[in-house]
Amino acid sequence: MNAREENLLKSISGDALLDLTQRYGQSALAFGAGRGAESPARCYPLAPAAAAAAAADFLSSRAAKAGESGGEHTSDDDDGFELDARKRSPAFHDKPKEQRSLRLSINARERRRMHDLNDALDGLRAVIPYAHSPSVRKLSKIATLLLAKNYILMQAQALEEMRRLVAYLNQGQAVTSSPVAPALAPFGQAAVYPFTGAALASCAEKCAYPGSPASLFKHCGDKP
DNA sequence: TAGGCCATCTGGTCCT
DNA sequence: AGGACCAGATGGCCTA
Repeated sequence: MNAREENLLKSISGDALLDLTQRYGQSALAFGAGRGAESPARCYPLAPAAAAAAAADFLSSRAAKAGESGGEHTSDDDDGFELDARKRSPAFHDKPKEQRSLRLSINARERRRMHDLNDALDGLRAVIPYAHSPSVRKLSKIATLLLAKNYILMQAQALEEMRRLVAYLNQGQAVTSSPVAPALAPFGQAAVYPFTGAALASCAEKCAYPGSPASLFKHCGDKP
């Protein structure tokens, strides 16, 4: 585990940290980071309705914001306000006024796009388990994404294990209600109830695909 | 002071 | 054509 991961772990709240470390050991955070942009949904189909609701939330808030600012135009590009003129290219002032105003408009649009992205990341930070307190530094963007990914994978596995448990209990009920049923093996025996702690890893193996951005791997010890 | 993180600018590409 | 998306460059701020 590198220093960055240690810092990240420090910022994670007790229960979540316990869960991460107990379930997946020291490489819990690295686990998700060590793979590329695989699609967990293929292995862990989560509630599509919830995902759709979240997306709808985002789109409606975005539409509302567009409405507030009068749609496309904001004060930034209306008057050519320069947020960071230090970063203007030297050629900027050589261009005709029409091109300059077009450039400013594009800049403003890009700025809004990035703000939307940051808003979405804030929303993500708000729902993943780590210490939300003024004394704790906000999760970085990459840490937010990696932690969120691991959190989703853990939730999916918990759901799967819950399903197995329910199936097991239902099976037990059916068997014990029969007068000629053989005695059930004790709960937890692999032959009867194969809890699959390694299932997550194997799923990630199946889901992973080559060509992952190298930037993701610098945050974990599980380099390709 | 170096390194990490971030916001912004910019030009290119893709899509509608 | 215009907008969305992307990646590289740049400069500022903060922390170890």
